[in-house]
Amino acid sequence: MSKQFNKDRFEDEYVPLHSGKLQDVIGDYKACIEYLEKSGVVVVNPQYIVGEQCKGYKFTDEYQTTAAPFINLKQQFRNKLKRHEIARNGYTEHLNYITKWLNSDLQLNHNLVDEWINYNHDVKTTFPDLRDYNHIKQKYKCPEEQYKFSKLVAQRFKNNDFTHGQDQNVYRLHTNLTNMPSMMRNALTYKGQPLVSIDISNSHPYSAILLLINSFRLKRTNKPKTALQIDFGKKVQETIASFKQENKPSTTSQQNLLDACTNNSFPFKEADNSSEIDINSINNEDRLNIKDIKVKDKGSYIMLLKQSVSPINSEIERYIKLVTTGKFYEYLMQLFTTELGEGFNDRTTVKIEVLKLFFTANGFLHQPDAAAKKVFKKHFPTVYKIFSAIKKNDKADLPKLLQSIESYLILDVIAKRIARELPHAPIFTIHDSIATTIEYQDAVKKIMSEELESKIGIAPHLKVEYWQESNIHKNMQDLKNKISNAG
DNA sequence: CAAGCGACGAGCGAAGCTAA
DNA sequence: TTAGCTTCGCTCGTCGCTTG
Repeated sequence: MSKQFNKDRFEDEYVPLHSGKLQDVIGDYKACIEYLEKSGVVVVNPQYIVGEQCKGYKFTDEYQTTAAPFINLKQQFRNKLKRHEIARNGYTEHLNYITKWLNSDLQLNHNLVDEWINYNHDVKTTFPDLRDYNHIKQKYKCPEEQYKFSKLVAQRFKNNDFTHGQDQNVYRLHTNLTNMPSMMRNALTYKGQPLVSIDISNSHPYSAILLLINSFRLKRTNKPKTALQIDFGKKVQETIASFKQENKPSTTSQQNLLDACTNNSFPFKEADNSSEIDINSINNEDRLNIKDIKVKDKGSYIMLLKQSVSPINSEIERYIKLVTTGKFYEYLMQLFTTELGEGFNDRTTVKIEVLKLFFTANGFLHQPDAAAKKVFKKHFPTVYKIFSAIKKNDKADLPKLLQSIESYLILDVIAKRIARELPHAPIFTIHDSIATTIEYQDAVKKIMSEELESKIGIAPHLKVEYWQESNIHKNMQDLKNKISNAG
């Protein structure tokens, strides 16, 4: 039964269709299926298990041909299909300059992808030790499920079934590319051209720089013409307000709050290595104002930190340097290894620890699992203090803030400028990265670097990744080597 | 006037996956 | 840890209709 999706049987396999979903689209679907079956168009596999498996369908040999488009649809049915499409795609009209590139020119090498999917499935079912691991659930991933998921993603490309929606919480744009297994992206081409993606190295720690120097520089400039209400500035303000209220619970009017938010930034208080930094320091009047930072001058940023406040800034300066040179993980790996031992001498472990650092509640600090977080706190006390202040009321505030910043910069600032200046450059955003064709690689990279420097204050480290089929072959070869090594 | 029924949509929880 | 996505099976309430 685990071989339900075995590749040998795939050719003549029944396609499972959930009756409830069919019913959503066609009311009396049962009559339709019966008709199709009687006319010899489809064959139904009537076997289904309540609560587990739905009925399967396939075309008869005679009708197993290429699809022809429908033309004579009733208007009502057409409207209904349209409603379904809108429900799937959400409000993305205002992001048309990105979503328009999701079209039939974006092609997937299906032969190669199928080979990769099948090979992975076979290897990982035969050799359980080679399965992928889910660190959060602390268990191995199920090859059967991964197979199904990958097949689905590929099938949607085959059908040119492109969907896109912007989530209303952190404003990320979800497309066929964002939830595609990253290895499969190597088989993508646009009009036959290979693609290249430009990623912001450690993007969460990078966008957090904004919070370390000033939370309020970002403002939405485009008017909310569409039904989508994006108020990025408000998001930031609400979060800041949530921990400001503690100090001034009495009469903080909305306007005062707004003024405070637009004028103030986080303070740089002198670090006290023995005691906690007081939460009141957030409201310290002696603070650095973003207006004082001359972002035009590339060299001035670090300088300014040194000038304006005390030795403590060396800590924030160190953080910023590490993040913007792409050395953050390497540094932490070394730090954790020195303080905690060899268990942290591994990049993925460090990555997970960084995720914990950013996203866990403040209470998560004294148990053994939080050892690395504690080390970070010791070496970056001010950075830690600011993060924990934001997480004080709700630990989700920091990730929300950072992801909102990310989305805003990528979608509204960078992609928009690319669309304006390079109207023929195909672009595909994947949360913290932008993919384009080789032709536009340098120009896109330049725009990303410039815009990020202008908005955050310092340019990030940008990582260039070529999507090429050889990566998939290499991945399969690596698996082969692992098998032969294991014996 | 209720009761019943099919259609249908919303919403839930569970599983899987992705990104960070 | 966070934020999403899909799929499936399920419950529940509403609507419009028919039936008793």
